[in-house]
Amino acid sequence: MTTKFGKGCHLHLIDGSAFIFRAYHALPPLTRKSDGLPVGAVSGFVNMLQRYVEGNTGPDAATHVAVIFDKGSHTFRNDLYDQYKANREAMPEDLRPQIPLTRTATKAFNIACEEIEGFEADDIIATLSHQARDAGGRVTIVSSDKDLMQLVGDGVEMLDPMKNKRIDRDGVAEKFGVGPDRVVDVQALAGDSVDNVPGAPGIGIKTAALLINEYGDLESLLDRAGEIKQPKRRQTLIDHRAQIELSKTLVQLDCAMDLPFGLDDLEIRDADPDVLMGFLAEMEFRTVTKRIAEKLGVAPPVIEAAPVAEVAAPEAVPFDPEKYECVADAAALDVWITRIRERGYVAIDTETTGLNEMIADLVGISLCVEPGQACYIPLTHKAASSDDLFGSDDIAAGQMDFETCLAMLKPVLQDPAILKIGQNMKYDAKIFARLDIAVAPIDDTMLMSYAMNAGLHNHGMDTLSDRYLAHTPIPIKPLLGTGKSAITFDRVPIEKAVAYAAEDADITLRLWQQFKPQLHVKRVTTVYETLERPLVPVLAQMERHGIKVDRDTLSRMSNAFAQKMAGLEAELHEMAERPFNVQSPAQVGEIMFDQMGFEGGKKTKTGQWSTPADVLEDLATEHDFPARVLDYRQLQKLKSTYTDALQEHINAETGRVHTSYSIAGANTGRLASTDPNLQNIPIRTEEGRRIREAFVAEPGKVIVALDYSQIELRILAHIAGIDALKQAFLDGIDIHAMTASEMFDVPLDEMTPEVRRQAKAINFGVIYGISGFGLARNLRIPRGEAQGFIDRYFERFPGIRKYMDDTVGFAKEHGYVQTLFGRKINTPEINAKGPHAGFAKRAAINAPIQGTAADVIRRAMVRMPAAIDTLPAKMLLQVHDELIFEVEAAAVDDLIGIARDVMENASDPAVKLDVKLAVDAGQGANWAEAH
DNA sequence: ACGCTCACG
DNA sequence: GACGTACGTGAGCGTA
Repeated sequence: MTTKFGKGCHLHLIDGSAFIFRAYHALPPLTRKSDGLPVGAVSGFVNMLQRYVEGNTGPDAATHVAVIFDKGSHTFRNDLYDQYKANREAMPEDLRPQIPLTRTATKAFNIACEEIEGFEADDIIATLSHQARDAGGRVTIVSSDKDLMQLVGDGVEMLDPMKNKRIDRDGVAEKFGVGPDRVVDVQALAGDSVDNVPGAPGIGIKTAALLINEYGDLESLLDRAGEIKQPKRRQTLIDHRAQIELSKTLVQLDCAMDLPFGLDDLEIRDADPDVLMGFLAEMEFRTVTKRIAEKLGVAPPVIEAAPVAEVAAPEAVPFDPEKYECVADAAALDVWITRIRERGYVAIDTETTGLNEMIADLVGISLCVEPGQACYIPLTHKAASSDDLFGSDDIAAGQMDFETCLAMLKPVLQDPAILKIGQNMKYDAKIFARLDIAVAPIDDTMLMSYAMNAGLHNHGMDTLSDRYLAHTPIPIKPLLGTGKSAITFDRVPIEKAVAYAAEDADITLRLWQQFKPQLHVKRVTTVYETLERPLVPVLAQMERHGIKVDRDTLSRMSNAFAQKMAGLEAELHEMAERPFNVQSPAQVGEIMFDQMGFEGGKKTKTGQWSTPADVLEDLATEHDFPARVLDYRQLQKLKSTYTDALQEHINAETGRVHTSYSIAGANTGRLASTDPNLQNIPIRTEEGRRIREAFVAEPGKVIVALDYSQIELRILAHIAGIDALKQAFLDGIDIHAMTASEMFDVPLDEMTPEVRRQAKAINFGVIYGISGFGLARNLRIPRGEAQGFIDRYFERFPGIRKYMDDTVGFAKEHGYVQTLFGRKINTPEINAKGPHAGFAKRAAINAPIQGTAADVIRRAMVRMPAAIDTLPAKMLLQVHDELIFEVEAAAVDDLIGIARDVMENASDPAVKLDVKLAVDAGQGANWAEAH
């Protein structure tokens, strides 16, 4: 039956991984009806195989064929160079389970399916094509991967399955400028950003081909590099010789592997209809099964209209607090752990003594594996006491031992094969981290909702349960009380706690079941998996670390402010000729506009006089009173919000301040910082800026701050495609001065600060969705003049107007806008009538810019811990476009180098920005010096 | 609880 | 033609 492979034979080698990824990205995220298994990529893969089989006729038909796959992520190339393919984004989670199914599919078609641990598919393909060529046969490599082009020639060709185009020697020469035998030389020089092959900096394929053609081959070129005329190019090749040689070994395919099979094993075989139909039926593919059955001339198998799983639809199981179990001993917990291990996932929630996860203690844990079936494990509830209003300090009966419980749960919480599902998992993960338990892997329903529904509503459990489960959760208020008489959760009677706490886990699981498949439908899986979820452990770590704040510095400042304020207050009372509360805008307005008779006062919608800073500033040019009020207000702000309140936030144990970041707070993707907010520490005035002196490094360490320079304007230049802006960033020109020069026809070297200031205001205005009124108010110029500026700006940069119009149009059509990384920000008000409309439009214009910048720094933050792993450095804070680190003095330069690199390249490889990102760095003993 | 004001990017 | 208007946040205070 088998014929010896040789002359007249034609071997087809199919690049299986390329098929899989193309199938995955080409198809919507289908799931198998009966159990929700993701099968979109498998379906696409099967279709491609079938189309291949159907098309395998005529003069180029194969006699032998194999589909070759990659196996394992670590290959001999990683041993040579640990950064090899390090840029690769992680495999999407819904693709992973489909990988083995593509092997099964290949075998079901009765096509040889080959993979070898530690080797890339490319190496196997190289080895097989050499063997086939040496035996005198023809080879067609079905792939469009340029890394395989080195194999072309002597009867070996490639076939791009998308374009159905054959690539021979000429095709390779067209692509690389050299013949197939010199392709690796060109690749070694040009490098490859996709595979992270370094190559020679500044040399691309064009230059590389030029050099190789001139010197013959890479070795001669490197030996004779000194002869190159261009000084920069010459130096690059001399300096990077080792790196270039390494690159060559990385791109050179191994064509002499020992293979545990031979060419003869790859002879084409007909599929066994039973096996193939069986597989297709199991996958529940209806259309393709029917088509293949027709081709094979067999009856298609009956695919049952799926019985909708044992997992009931969310609304099918009513919420019933009676059903929740109280777990009070190891035996009962063991039953739950077994159920969790069977499932592979668990919804979890912790109850604690407070909301501050740096201080709060664990009180109990709830678990849920199936809607309606949840338990609560009380651990440290206090016993009730009849004679004492506040209860006793004795531990209540009917609880399992704290340590025993944690010892049992720890392996589950840390098991990489068990998914832990939570609502706002950062909170629970921090509680567990303090107990030395690293919870992973996780899913977070709050973040899922945020990825899908940002802009529509908030993402708290109450909101989500109401909206998506039509169920109002048991409120916590009646359990804890309010105000002074409020109690902590450990004082809640256990039976009440069970009903409340277990329900939270139940709700979380039901939300997860609903949200998980929706992520695909809404096309935000990647956003969730790369921008939301991975931030949880990163932020948890930063928050737990905190930043050292020097109490004495704050305290001294506070006293100084208090003295000055007392003086100002006396002065103001004298001017008003009566005592009044300077902190009351209503009273200040009364004195100025009623008593003193100042002109130009406006009232707020509540009817009281409005006294914001800009109004007072205008009045201050004529009068002392508003000037003193402004002085007083500034001091009051600094004292109450910063020097006083910050001291309250210094953790007694750590001596540091631990903010909490909300990941799903801001609609645009920005983080928000609370308790305390460390994203609004003063800097704009000298007096306020000194508060940053209180944020200090430990002895021997240094505070380092790195911030993106003009990131939003750079992103605007990219998104709106403004060449003049791009060029200015490329040339490193002062961007506001450039704008001013363009608009007002002033040469750069004659620029005055005043003109530049106006242009700067316009640049920012554009980002915010400019209006003549807003700009006029900001610049304190007549509205007509402001409108003139704007008109002129749009004349000079017509792309900006187009971006604004297009963005609003997109929002009106789709109800959302998007960042470059796919984050969606819903814009439900965009079609509203009336004054709302203006707000919604400007928000829609701003969101993609602000949001893209937020995505960029999120990506940098996700990569940062691994990047600075080897340094004695910690990332402490994020302030929208800035990251703050604490690092041992000796490692400052290393940290700046690495962190800057991560930040500047954060958009790679997902988005290629036309404008480079630039990062400024500062360092010092405290935050004021570092900035 | 809400409005006003003001700190930041 | 009039309406209001820069985008995104959080915190502290006064006032109801």
